[in-house]
Amino acid sequence: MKELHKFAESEEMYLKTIAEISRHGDLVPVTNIAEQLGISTVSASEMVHRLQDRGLLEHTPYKGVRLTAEGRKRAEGILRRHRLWECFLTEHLGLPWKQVHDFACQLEHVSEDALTDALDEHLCFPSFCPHGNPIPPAQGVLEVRETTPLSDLDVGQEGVVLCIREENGEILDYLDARAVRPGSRVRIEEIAPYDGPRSVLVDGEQQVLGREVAEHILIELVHGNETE
Amino acid sequence: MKELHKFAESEEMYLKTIAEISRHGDLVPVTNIAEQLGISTVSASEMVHRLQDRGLLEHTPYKGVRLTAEGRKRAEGILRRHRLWECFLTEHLGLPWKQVHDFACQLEHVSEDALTDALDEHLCFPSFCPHGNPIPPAQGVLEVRETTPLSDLDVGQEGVVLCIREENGEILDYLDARAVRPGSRVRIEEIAPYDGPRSVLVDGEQQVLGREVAEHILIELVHGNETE
DNA sequence: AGTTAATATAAGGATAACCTAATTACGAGA
DNA sequence: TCTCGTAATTAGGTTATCCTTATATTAACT
Repeated sequence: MKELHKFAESEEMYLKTIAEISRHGDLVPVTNIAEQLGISTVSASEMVHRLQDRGLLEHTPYKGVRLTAEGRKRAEGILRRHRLWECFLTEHLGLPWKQVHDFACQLEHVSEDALTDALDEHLCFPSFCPHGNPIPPAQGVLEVRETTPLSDLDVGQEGVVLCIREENGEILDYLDARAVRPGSRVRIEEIAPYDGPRSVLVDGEQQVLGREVAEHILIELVHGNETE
Repeated sequence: MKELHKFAESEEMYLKTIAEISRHGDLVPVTNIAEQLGISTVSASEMVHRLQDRGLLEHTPYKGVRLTAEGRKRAEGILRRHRLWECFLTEHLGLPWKQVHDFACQLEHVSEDALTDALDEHLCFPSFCPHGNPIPPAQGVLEVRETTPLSDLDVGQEGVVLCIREENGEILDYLDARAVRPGSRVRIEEIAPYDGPRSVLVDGEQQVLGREVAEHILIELVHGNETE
């Protein structure tokens, strides 16, 4: 009822987007940000300047953007809220994955600390969201995990699904229906010619996954047997 | 991640505010809306025109504003979301009343139907929010209850608390600490001179409540015994 | 009927985010 | 070294929502 104004929801979107693109702290081209947010590069550039003025990121012209410590902290706060809501929406409300992401995208902007922390407790302090992404802690730094896209594996290699890149939405229910979720054991059985669809053993069940889909499945390699 | 734009959060605030002020479908002066939202009457007036153009309300100059059927439907949708979230925040997250309202104020704008309905189910379809306000049904009309402010009762009269007007926030924890909540049985024992503090029997316990506070407690009269 | 207080409108601005089109700066490879 | 595509910036607009400061209405009360 109180404040009618928006703080900086779009500001949050920028920070979150940058954090998501630069998985390992590398420079993020402004173009990518614009693309990801679906806005013009001019607008993105404008906002990048504003964020730089506020000390949330550093822009190296013609190179890209990097979050400052402060910016990263803010971004992780948003990711934390997003992923906690995702847990809630899946586990407690039983909503389908596809919707969960979109709803969480909105909820992430309206959760103050007290609410977020209460939610965290209510969920028994989960470490990962339903897609397998780690949930940043209330304070402290987010651990970075080494991941490999399933599409990079060769025949015979195997691993455990760590997370699903969530950009799409459609893909989540698709994969869920094929038992591909965080924790699933996968093993490449065959790769069709021209880098085509993979035959994959998912927790013992045979599945076929296209290359594009496989790119969105991030796994942790487990004692690969390259000679198969 | 998708839409960076705001739909019409402020539009929703107007509709909700109007619905809350006009408890019984009477005309709401534009001044009151502006006051409640903390904006100038000019701005409120502008927006009233816009909402009228969209068929959400009707404005009778120098009299006030009344929601159309469509407008009321929209407003009740917002109230529904708000109050469902309040239930969740109190019952499941255990947050104090004071915070609950403010958080719900933000959450109410980001709950699409699928989310709201899932939440409703998760809460086992509650009929009232923690403050005692009725939760509008997914479709259909909100029942209107006849209420009397506790401040209007005379010595000897008694009733049951239906709801607490929630404008303030501070007041909620104050009253909760004195066992004044929806469902409590109250009976006026004494009214100090100059329309002063009331001595009230609340579920058998003696409490003293100032007149201003008593105005915020809405009750349903029960076989009043006017002769004490 | 006439004054006054409340209400409405008009005029002119501010701000945050977006846009397109045109121009300028850079840097990597022929 | 020069050229050319990518990146950045400049200039000029749009929209939604708010503002203040007038000025014009109207309702309501003496």
